Amino acid sequence: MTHVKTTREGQASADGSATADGSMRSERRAHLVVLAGELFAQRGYRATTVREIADAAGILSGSLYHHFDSKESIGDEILASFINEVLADYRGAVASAGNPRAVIEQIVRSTSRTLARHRAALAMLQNDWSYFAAQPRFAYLPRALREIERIWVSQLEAGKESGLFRADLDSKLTYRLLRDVLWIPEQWRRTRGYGTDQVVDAFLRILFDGIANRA
Amino acid sequence: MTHVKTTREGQASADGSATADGSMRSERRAHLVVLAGELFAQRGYRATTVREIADAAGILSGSLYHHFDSKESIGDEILASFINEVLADYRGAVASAGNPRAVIEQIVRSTSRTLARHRAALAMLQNDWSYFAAQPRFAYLPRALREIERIWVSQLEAGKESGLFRADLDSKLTYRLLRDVLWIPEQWRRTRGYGTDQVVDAFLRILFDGIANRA
Amino acid sequence: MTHVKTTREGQASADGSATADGSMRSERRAHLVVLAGELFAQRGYRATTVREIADAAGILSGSLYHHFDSKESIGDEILASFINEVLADYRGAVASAGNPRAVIEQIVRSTSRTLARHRAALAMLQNDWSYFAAQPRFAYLPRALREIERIWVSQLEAGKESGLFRADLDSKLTYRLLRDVLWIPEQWRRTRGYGTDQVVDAFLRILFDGIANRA
Amino acid sequence: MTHVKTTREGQASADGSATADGSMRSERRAHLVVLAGELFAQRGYRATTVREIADAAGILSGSLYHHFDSKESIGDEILASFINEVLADYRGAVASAGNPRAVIEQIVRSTSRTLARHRAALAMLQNDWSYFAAQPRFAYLPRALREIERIWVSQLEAGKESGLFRADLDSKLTYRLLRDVLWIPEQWRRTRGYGTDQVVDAFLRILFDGIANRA
DNA sequence: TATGAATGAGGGTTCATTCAT
DNA sequence: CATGAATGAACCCTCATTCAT
Repeated sequence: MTHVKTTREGQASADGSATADGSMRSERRAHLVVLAGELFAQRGYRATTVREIADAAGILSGSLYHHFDSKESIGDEILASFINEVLADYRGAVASAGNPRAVIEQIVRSTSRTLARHRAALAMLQNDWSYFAAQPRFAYLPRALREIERIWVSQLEAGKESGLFRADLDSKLTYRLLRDVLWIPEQWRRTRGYGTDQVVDAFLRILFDGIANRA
Repeated sequence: MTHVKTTREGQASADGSATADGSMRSERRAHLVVLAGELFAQRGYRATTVREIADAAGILSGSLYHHFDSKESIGDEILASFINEVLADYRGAVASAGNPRAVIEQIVRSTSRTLARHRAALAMLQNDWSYFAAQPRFAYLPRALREIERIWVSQLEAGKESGLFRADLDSKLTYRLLRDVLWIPEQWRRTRGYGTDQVVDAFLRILFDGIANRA
Repeated sequence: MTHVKTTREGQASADGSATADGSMRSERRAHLVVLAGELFAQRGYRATTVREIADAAGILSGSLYHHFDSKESIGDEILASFINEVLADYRGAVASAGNPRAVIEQIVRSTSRTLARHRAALAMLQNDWSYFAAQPRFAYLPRALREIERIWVSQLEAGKESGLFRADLDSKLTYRLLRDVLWIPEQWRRTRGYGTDQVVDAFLRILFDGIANRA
Repeated sequence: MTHVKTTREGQASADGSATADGSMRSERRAHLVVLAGELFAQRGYRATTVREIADAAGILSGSLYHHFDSKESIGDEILASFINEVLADYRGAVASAGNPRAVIEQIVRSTSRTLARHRAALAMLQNDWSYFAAQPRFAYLPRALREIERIWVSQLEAGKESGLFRADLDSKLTYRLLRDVLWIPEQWRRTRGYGTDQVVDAFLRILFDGIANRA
């Protein structure tokens, strides 16, 4: 057993910098993570078997366990590093001052670059969100999503107060509508507290008129 | 084998009216479909076992096979009736004349009601799209998606030509951006042919200014 | 899945009467438990594979899971019913009044009969005690052992106070020395050529009077 | 392969003096045996993985194979040296003349000291006796046990003939009842709060005189 | 219609061991 | 002497499905 394994239990690796310090991690291992990520993205995390990953690497399935504690560990490694970068994007945008419109623009621009670098993670979350969200080990994912929502809502609110955005904007709903476009589309059904008509009207309003205030 | 089973092979049941002739189908069977749908929506289609469905119905898993050929049949029944209604919504909106803006508005309004009646199907598609999309039996799903895209794009194009929508709108991209909000979020990566910057710019433009032409 | 499975989680089945009410349990299942018990006794619990159990039953290993949640469940069923009977023996002996010598004699006689009926459980505990003792699911085993120790020690103490037993006896230490003879040690069944009663009598004789000839 | 490996095949090392010629054996190797023994004692031989041993030594599991042929070799080394000392104790006691009572007393006293020096071996035999007993490589263990039984039985018989022990004693049965107390049973070390001498004295007292008060 | 028992393929994982470097 | 990577067999378990009763 190599000493580079991710921890099997304990606080999710998302709390630390999962790969930032990973300079020493073997290239073999890194290669395996990339391979696995590609398969996860193509077929989904659950639908991908460790045997398929091993096959892609040209080894036997058991040999994967020389590098990783479990299939979950591989997923965790991919997801945690992704979510940490995204969170950094958001925090960076907020910290860099600027008015809400500038902050939102920076968020969108920086995360879009991060997303491009983490295609596998994004695909995994889209395909198997409900699975990850339910698992204790991946509790940091819903947690991160909540922080992201907080940031969006506070920026939208600030924009409304400063007159940059339309005063009739429903910040929370607007975020919900937008998130999925950028992101992991949580179910409509979870958009509790809004009637269907409300959702539709808000969508059409944004779709046709946008959120910017018309001077 | 009972005579009410769905066909296991052959053209997907989506091509006919899945439930239109279902007057003879036992209520028991219909109840089982609803039960299964709820579980599929909660846990995802693949993650739900036939045992869980049987448990929820208070019978043994083997007994389900008196009503259905397979787990796939149940999924098919749920998905096909949903997609057929949605397709009907789209076709109806197009047929009802009106300008592109009116058509789009009607599409959004009518499908939103259909979606509300088919929560389970929607959740299934969100969670397990990649699975269904890859299976021959569910080939009608990507097919339906393609028709829906054609309708959106043609309406957006018509709107541009008539001056209702902004002339600089990228119809295909606009559809892709919108679809996920309404719908099944296909992966960004599949939006090939667009550079990241293009996507981001388009998103921001729509987000801030909307798609409506400023008079 | 049949509804007779033992619970996978929760308080150990030892707390209830594991088999006392088991009149409804299928004979097939009961037969499988016996088969498994024999293998566990011969080779040890850990050393016995579910495949071996299934082979012995003439079915495939997966089929065992129609009857049991897990290998642990089978072990639990065997062990819990055993330990409950032993505990009942001890409590019965204590409740039946009598002086400490009579109580100890009754304990030895009644448990020796119980042990004879639960050869498999005894062998399992002998071979894999350290394993069971460490597992949460089998926490009731150390718990039972502690109760048994309390009973022995209190009877030995009472015997000393009443002058029945030697005043210089260290009760706790004496129990420790005896326990293994009655109990965790090698199988009685291997002491071929002796009837149970003979063994019990010999044991009681040595316990009370020692091996030295009284001059 | 280093030249210090134990032989993998052939007559068990128990037949020779396992460590008598070990002067040249590296201290590293000896240290590894001790480490392994501790783990074997704690978790059982089978339950301990070579990885755990290597981890405890601060090396990788593969590196262990520079010192030992196999996991079995380590076990053999520990067990053989133990059993040889015990056998020496028994033979010494018999050779030192004395009446049967003296011989038995000496056996108990000397083996109890040997046992104290070989905690790991004792624990291993307790936990995994059935495993070792079944393996050809460890055939010397049952063989040793048979010699030990012969000695006990002959001493008990001699004691009966000479009038030292009760004439109604069943020697073979008595040995079986006693063996586990001295031997395969739970660890003496768990009998905390008692010194070895105390335990030995108590045992001899009960063995010879029983627990009943002599009126 | 339902039960109860079984199938069979495949799932993730473990572990003693090997070997080139 | 040690590493790091891999083997290969076995392990416990899951699950859609079948079928005699």
